[in-house]
Amino acid sequence: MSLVRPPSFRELAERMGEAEAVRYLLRIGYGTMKVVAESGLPYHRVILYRERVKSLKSMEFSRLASFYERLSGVRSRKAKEALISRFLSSRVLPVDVMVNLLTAKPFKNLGVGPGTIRDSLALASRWSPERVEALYREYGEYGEVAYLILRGSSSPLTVKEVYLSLKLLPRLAREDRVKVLSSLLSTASRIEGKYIVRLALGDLKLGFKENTLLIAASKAFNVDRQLLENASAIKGLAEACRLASIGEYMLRLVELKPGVPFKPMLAHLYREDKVKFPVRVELKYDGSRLQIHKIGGKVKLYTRRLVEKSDVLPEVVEIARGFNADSCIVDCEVIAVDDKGNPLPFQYLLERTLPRKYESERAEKVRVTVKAFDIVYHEGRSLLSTPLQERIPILMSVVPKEFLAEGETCTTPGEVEKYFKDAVSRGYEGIMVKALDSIYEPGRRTYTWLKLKPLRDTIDAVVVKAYYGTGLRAGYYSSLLLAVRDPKARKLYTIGRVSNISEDLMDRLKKRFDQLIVRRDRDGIVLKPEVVVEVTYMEIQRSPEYSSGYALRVPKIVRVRNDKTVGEIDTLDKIRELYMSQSAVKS
DNA sequence: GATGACTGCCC
DNA sequence: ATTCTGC
DNA sequence: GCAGAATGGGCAGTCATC
Repeated sequence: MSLVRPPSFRELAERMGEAEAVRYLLRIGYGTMKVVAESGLPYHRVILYRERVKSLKSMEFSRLASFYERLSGVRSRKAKEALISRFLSSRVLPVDVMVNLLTAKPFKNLGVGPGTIRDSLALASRWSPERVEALYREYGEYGEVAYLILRGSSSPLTVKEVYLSLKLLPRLAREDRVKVLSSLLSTASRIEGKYIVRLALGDLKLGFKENTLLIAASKAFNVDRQLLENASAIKGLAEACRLASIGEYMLRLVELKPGVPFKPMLAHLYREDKVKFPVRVELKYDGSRLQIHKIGGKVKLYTRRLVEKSDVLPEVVEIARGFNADSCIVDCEVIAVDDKGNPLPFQYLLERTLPRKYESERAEKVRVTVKAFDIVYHEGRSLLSTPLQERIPILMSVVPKEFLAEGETCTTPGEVEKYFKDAVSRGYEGIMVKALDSIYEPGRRTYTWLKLKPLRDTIDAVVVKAYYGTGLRAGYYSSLLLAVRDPKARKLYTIGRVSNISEDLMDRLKKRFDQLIVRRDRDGIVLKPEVVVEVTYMEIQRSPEYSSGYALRVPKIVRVRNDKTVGEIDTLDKIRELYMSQSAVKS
């Protein structure tokens, strides 16, 4: 046996290429970290090679990053459209990849959030996580933080390298996610780092979203916008754009098909001047949107965000099996009910619709049923362009009555008003008002569907804390913690936070807050309880999060009560009463 | 084994 | 989910 | 009026840590 100096990584890489050299070392028993040390390659690249990625050659990531910079630099949407359109026409990358790189959509479920980014930036910059987080609070956005604290390297990253590294993250343990991200960030220039962070968080902050991209693509490929929009709702934007780049005829071939989820149509808030009679009015149920697809004996269920729920809601699958059609797509609301079939509060429903797997115990505790209100596909035929008045009879012939949303036709404002009052008095969330001649437009929010909700009671509460905002509102207050009083205990109890406060109002409030600061902590200022606001809400929920034991669902400020003092705000007892009166109506 | 941070997804 | 804001 | 940005409550599930 002779002692031979083992070949260096350089020698190996020259002989068999970087990827093979890495895999060779792994094969002969080197650990990942040892390969990193031996090869001098960044961690993420070793991981990619380990995962059998052959080549990382593609466009330089720095070019993409400067394109992002140009996009975020121009203000007007028209200008953004033009830039995007030119980018798409250039075909420097496959069209669907370009679209994905502009929406960041494929990077939305990486298991990466602010916490992971904070730790990755800390590791890459050798700052402490606390200091990184402090910068985040100051600047409001982690992309900017990356730009500030990364030292910047000039070793060339490719688009493919970044893309694949990010897509790899969900399969790694959290610790390794941080290592891969930090490796990318250490290899990147500061500008690149900014966009790697934003891609990983699934939000590029370029000042445009899917709709602008869609318009740009329709120009770039010279296709009809409606056609592209339709195809996008069914196939997703990236695929629709790829088809558009082949030719408009490809878009015409895209049709609704049971088993393939599409983005549901949405409603605007009710506005009197938007009502076009005759209308169909329906009860609005407080549940979750659910799309039921039936293809022979097979049933598929999808949520509003197209998450498949077929395995989690077997009762609904059973209900769909009973539909009087071989193939259909039915749009409905899934709601939680007690054992007598009476609606339960929304909170209970979450225990059934959020889990990813079925558990019979939960199913027994919270039962569900559906209320169907539309049908968009029936026995091999798409009903998208069939008017609502013709869809309703088909729906009624397919779905048994107990699973149909209650509704009727109205021809005058008076009838709508009456229907609404009745629905509210029966404890429903409100009503839907839909133009009878409206077609079903997937993925769009249109004024042909309107939702009308009652004004709820209001509560006078006191502001006990103001929280710092993020993004554009970094360094300013953005939401307020509210409390009610208990006269017996002479104490205040928190009931939730409100946001959506206009700059104007916040400016005025800030002047008063500045006089009332008790102390500052990391996420805001604690206040002497003096400022009284009147808030409304959609519902009062039980909550372990707030000291009152209750929380407001969808709270909003009605007005500031300068005429009231803390001693005059509403009491915990009143909250309890309001809560009880809600549940009484429901059961 | 309990607890808490973090993420994703319902509204 | 809602609300505010710039275009 | 549209599109975008920023914000609310709450539950499940995963993973790290105590």
